[in-house]
Amino acid sequence: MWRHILLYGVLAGVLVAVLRGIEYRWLVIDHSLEIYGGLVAAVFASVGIWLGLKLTRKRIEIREVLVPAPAVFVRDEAQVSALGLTPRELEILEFMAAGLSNKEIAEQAFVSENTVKTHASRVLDKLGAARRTQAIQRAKELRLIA
Amino acid sequence: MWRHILLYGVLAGVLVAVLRGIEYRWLVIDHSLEIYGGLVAAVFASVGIWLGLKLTRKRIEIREVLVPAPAVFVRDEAQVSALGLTPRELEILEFMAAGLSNKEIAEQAFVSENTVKTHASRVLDKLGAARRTQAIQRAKELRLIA
DNA sequence: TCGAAAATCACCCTTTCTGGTGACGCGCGG
DNA sequence: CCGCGCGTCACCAGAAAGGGTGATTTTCGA
Repeated sequence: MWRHILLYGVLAGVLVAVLRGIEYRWLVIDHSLEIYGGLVAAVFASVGIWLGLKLTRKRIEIREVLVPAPAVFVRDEAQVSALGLTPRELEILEFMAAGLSNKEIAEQAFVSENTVKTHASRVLDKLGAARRTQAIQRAKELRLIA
Repeated sequence: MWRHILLYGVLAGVLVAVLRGIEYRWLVIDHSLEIYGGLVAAVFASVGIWLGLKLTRKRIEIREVLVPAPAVFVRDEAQVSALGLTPRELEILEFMAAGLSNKEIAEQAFVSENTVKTHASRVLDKLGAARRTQAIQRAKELRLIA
């Protein structure tokens, strides 16, 4: 805003100078008053229009419309670190949410079923869940999994 | 647009008339040229600004932003009838998805745990799931539950 | 390179879940 | 009135899941 005011001031000064020049020419060369007034009017009208445009250029109205978007899933890393969940545990959590049994997860993750159990137990513990269904529900609430 | 041009023309005419009046006054009362020019400048600058604002007033940019809307859940009744799921079974399915154990569901639904087991078994059977986690995953895919 | 965190695996015991079978009552339409 | 779908309940055996403890290896940053 101040930049605009300053700019306007400078412009006013310049135009006064121009005015003087025009006045001088008017005095020397015998031009009519109408031409002088017309010139001034034209110049200031242009400046005014330009200023008006300048002032309103940034006033675009951003209307945010709620559209059912696919909503790309973004994991809440803050929650992940807050709960102290390791990458492997998150992986096992996703497998659990996919409806796989410990044995199936073991096959998919290339580890033993006992290892999966260990990870699963830690996940349940960290999520404060007593059952894997509850863990899944919580994980989705906390945006840990899709 | 044509209205603006017309308006501008009319205004120009009016202002020329005003100009004439000012000129007359200038001739009668001995005012300086600077005041005359300043007045004209001020008037036309104002008009210009007003015009600029007028021209850009309608130029609001409507930017539709895709925002993840809450997306109200609507159960796929077609799927429900296709799978032959009864209201009670859907109810138990929702409890399962909430992470409750059979015992807890029994308390919530005011029935015995055995009854919950029966319902749960039928739900698993109808959804072609081997585990309740899988049933929940399928149910969400098929839009049976939120 | 040293140590902590992470990942891996095993064993035992309890709880929960699943599958199968059978049974009873209730309401509704043929 | 009888059958059928639905909801209810029970029992049992086996599978899966969960809790606890302990241990080894890997990884990675100070």
